[in-house]
Amino acid sequence: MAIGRPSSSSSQTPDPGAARRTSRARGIPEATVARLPLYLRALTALSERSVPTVSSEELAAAAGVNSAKLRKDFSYLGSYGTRGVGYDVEYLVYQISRELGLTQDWPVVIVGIGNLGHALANYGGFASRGFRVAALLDADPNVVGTAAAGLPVRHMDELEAIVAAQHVSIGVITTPPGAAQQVCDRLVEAGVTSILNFAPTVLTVPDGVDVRKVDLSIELQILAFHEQRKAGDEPAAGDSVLDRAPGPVRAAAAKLRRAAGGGKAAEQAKSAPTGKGPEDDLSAVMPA
Amino acid sequence: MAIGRPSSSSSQTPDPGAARRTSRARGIPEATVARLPLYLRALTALSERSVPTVSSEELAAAAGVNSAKLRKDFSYLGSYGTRGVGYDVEYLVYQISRELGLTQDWPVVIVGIGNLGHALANYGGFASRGFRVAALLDADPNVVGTAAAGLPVRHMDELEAIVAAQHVSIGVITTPPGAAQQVCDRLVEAGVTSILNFAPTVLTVPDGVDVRKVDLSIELQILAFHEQRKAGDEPAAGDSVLDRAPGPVRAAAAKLRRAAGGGKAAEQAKSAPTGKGPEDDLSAVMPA
DNA sequence: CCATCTTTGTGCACACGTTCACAAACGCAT
DNA sequence: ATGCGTTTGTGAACGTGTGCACAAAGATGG
Repeated sequence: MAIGRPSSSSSQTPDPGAARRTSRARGIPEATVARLPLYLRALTALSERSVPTVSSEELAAAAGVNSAKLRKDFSYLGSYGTRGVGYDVEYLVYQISRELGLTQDWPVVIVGIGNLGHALANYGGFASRGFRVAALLDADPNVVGTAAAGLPVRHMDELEAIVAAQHVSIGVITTPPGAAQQVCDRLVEAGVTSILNFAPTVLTVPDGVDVRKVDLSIELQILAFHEQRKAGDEPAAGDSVLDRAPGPVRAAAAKLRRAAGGGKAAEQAKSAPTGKGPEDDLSAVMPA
Repeated sequence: MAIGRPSSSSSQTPDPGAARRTSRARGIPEATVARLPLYLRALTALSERSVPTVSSEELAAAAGVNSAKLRKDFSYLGSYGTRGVGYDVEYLVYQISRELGLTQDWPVVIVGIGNLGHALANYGGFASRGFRVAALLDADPNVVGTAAAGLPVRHMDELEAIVAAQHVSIGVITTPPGAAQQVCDRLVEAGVTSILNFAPTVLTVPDGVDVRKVDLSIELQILAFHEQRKAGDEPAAGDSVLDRAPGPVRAAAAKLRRAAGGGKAAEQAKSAPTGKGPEDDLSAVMPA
């Protein structure tokens, strides 16, 4: 089985209109942009094995997509294939890299050096694609001064200077959720215009700033949903015949629920997981 | 500015048909499922502040979506609101939790205890939503026996026994990409039917197994794309007037490229990033 | 009981994304 | 040159997702 939508955990502000205006300016659909990195990865693997050309069918298989989709995606970039032959691997690697902006150097700051920050600092995938960790930052004095991935952790107060000096335009937030918005504001103020947010919080940013979100727990919840379906479970026994009934019956039920302060169903929900506050999600991970 | 599609980094097999068959079985669109965790997070926050009811407008703002979309999403679950009033927070928390399958306990194994594995093991967001780390596993003898997040790291060989004993149906892969498929096969063999993959690899799984993918570097690449656009850069100078030209001109250009083994463009691409192999992405992160 | 105000639930139109299917383009052998 | 097999590039059909805008439903006050 394969779960649906090729997409799901990122881009916190779902405004396709805005996206369209931005990226379709020269015509590349957002969905295509999201797949380009996949193709690029598959292509680089082929390139290392010195494969000279590849057909849309083969490449699609390697990238885990359908070949028609791949061809259409490439058609937005231009006509880079040769009919009867396929695509020149090296050439395509270059074209996609260029389109994604990976032929230039992108300095990146990572804010919040807990376990996740560490993992990202060490993440080879960054360095190998034009991204360079300009600095690791944290607010916790106990963390500042330690080293991660060969780089010293510096104090948040240096942020503005670092961003200015190295022309950093991309920031990664791996702080606890409570600190995220504050850090975000400061990044934006300092001049960062693209933010990758790992904290489970909705960030508010001014126009002109892009935010993408990666939420570790959302993915797991989506899996749980499908897993539940597989088990054949109707979502649960529940008290819910009323809920699907139309008309006055439902109204009465709603009234009852409110009167009872949520009813027994709600209490059941409250006691179900650990009693811990769910918005503290990352606090265990990030010291600062 | 807000980047488009609310979605983008997960679900490695983009087969909406299959997804539809699975989740629309009782009518909930995949896009809606992906947003339910967002609503749930916002609602739990309200619940902690003891807010009794919330309007679609308020909740939508808190979750970072449009209110019409939110109402439509909820309408797939049933009619849980009260006109003129809004939604009962506690009741909605329960309904969404139930729909997502979070009212039951989901034991999870994490395979590959490097930095990322550590981060996930410590991730409060798991435990607080019905997920329980059943075991941490690694193949590296140096890692086995150490502790992470209060749990001992056990050897891969115990996998089958653990999965069977604790009825684990969800596995998380945080190994280097080279080991991912092998680990995946073993998880599936042991009985795991949902996999969350952090390794930058396309996993092949039999029917009936769900895979979702979280790719840290893809998100960054998408940001770079938009950042490049903001800079007003046409993707690069390039050699590319030919590429958009139709007809025989293009054909000739393609021929030339192939003859030259990729041409100067390709070499430029090859030397652009660090010379490191891109599929080793996670090797620095994960010891095993 | 009626009038008024608020907010939900949803029909509808449109935009976006995916897939099919096929003609045009190319390499290659004869 | 010509014909054959292969593979691209894309027009068109379809399905999904989004957002508007409004009627229906309930709350509230007189």
